[in-house]
Amino acid sequence: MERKSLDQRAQMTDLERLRHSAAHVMATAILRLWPDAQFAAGPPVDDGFYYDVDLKHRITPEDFPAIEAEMKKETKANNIFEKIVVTREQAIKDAESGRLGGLSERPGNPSKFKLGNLEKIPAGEEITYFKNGDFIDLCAGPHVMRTGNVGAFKLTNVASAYYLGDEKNPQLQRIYGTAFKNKTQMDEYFAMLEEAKKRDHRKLGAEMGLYVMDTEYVGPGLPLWLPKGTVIVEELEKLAKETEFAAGYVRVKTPHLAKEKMYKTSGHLPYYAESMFPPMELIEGDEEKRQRELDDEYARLGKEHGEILGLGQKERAARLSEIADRLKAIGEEMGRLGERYYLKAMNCPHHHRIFAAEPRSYRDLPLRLAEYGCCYRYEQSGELFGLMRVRSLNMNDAHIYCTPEQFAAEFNAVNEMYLKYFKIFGFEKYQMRFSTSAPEGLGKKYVDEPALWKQTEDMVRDVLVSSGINYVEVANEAAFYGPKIDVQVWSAIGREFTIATNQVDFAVPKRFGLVYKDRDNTEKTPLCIHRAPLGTHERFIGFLIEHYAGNFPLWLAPEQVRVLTLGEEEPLLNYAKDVVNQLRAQQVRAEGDYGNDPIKAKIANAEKAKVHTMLVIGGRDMEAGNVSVRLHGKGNVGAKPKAEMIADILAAIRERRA
RNA sequence: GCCGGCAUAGCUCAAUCGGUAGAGCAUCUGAUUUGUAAUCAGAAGGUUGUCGGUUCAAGUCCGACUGUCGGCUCCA
Repeated sequence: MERKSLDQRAQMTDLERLRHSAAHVMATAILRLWPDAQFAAGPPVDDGFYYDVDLKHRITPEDFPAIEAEMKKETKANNIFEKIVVTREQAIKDAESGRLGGLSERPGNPSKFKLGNLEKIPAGEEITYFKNGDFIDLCAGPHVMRTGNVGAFKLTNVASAYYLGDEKNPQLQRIYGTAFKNKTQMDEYFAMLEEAKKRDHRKLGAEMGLYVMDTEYVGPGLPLWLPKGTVIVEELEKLAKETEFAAGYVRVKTPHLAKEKMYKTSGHLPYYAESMFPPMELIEGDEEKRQRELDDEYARLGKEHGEILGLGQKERAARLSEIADRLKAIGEEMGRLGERYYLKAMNCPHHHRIFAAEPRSYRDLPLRLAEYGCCYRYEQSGELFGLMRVRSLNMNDAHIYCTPEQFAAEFNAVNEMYLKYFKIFGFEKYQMRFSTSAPEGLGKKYVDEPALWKQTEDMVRDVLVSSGINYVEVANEAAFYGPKIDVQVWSAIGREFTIATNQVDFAVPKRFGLVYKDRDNTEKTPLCIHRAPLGTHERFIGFLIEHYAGNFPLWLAPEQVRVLTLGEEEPLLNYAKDVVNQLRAQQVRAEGDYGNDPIKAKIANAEKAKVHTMLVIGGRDMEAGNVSVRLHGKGNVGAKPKAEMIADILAAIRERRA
């Protein structure tokens, strides 16, 4: 984790100070129970705080009451958070004696993480301790005045975390808690959390019968869309197809797999092989062994090639062409041995090949190829998360090939498409994040094209500024092939996700040798915009479930209308069935509940299923040519002539009313 | 992938110290004929995630695996 700057610290809110102080109080408590505990970092986070601790005893939630009791003693004591300025020499001495992050000196148990933290404090910056009671911690603050200011707290969770967030470092125990000024606020927070849990798409998705994960027969992270979920999938596709058609896109369809050569050309192999499903091999016997040898050599040379390019070593150009020749020869030999097919992890290479399928003129650009393409990514098992992070994903994908002159207008049009969608769905809490490169990453993390980076980043920034979109700029987060804009949203339980993305690519079309013939009769490489405003069905619908808490607007609702009858007389049933048939004839998803349950039970069932519109039909409705309308969550809204109600429903669906 | 928790009927959950696996909802059958959130009765539903171990005896204790949950790492 990055160290907070002094500026950032000065800007900490009162609640953050309080929670940071709560972390010190917790450390104090843990030390009273386990004096040899070593602490690393203990910052405030969005909904509380944590402290990373290295301790032989494995802390479990069963230990929480004891820790909380000690914390209570510390807040009752109402000790002052005393700031102490020390010299670096003194701090190192105290860390070595085990005094830092301790209640006393601990011979033979130096404050190893605090020593590490000390090293990260730049020379010249003031080194400070904060002391409450016997507990002294290396800390830049700020804190509340006294431990008693931490009015209400609760430990919530224990997890593990790598020291400094690096996989290679030892794992520490991360104890999470939350703290508030008083108990009332804390109670409100936990009540809100309970509400949020009810919105969790995994819970609602199962209850509403939208999707299942058949981990036994299909596999983890491979959702099966049930009929009701498929309705939402198809409504979203309809929206995308209409919107994209109007915006001048053309649709394509591509297979779910491709030969190895595709991903060697795109640059995804061998470097990203581990996030792809292993290949299907159409190779036999001895040839397989030879294939492995060639693989190894290919990987080795590929790496060397990348290094030479990255370092910009012009003097090694001869070696480069040697490598290129050898790579070509390997490719040819592999072709003779047999083939390997990979499931696609992205659609761009297939689209690039469609671009390459015909000679292109500047007159053909911009060419906007759209596809709801199904991709497969072998996400790490620990990363799978309901619909939000899966291994098979249907992307609202499109690639726009354009000239540099066309770029600004195209990029802007894509952004406007985002905003149009977000308005339809009523998204309010989202963040547009503009990710740029960093000079030190050129040739390593990013393709080594400083001029193109500057050019495209300026173009994107200009579009953002001139269109007045609210965004934040993050350096050193770009894709390896160009700058991008991600749209971040937060799930019901507060996890952050990229819901949509808009990326510039000035590198991969070149690798595929894509060109168009320009006005001046020269061949030029097009710019490519990758965009997915509706992200993937999986993540987008996962998010929509939580956004609407399962109460979808009429146009998206899996079951739009349910007709509930009062009584079983033949004429009444005919009248009710006629309403359902008229609606279905107009493509409205209407069902009938003609059974003999009491109306209260039928209503309870329909409400529980979150049916958008319920039409109650009894004898008096039939006689008047009416239907009695009840809206999910809103209750009875009264009787209406049948024809009028049907017209209303059709209009609301057509307009995709919220 | 790493650390830890969890896994009982379709769902939500019980089952005392290791001693014959139960309930509500949903499902099915029958009765009930109803005006805005649940009519009554009966039936059916299980190799307690899988495999192995300890024991006279395992849902319960131990181990491995799989899945899942919470984090970490990762996310072109």
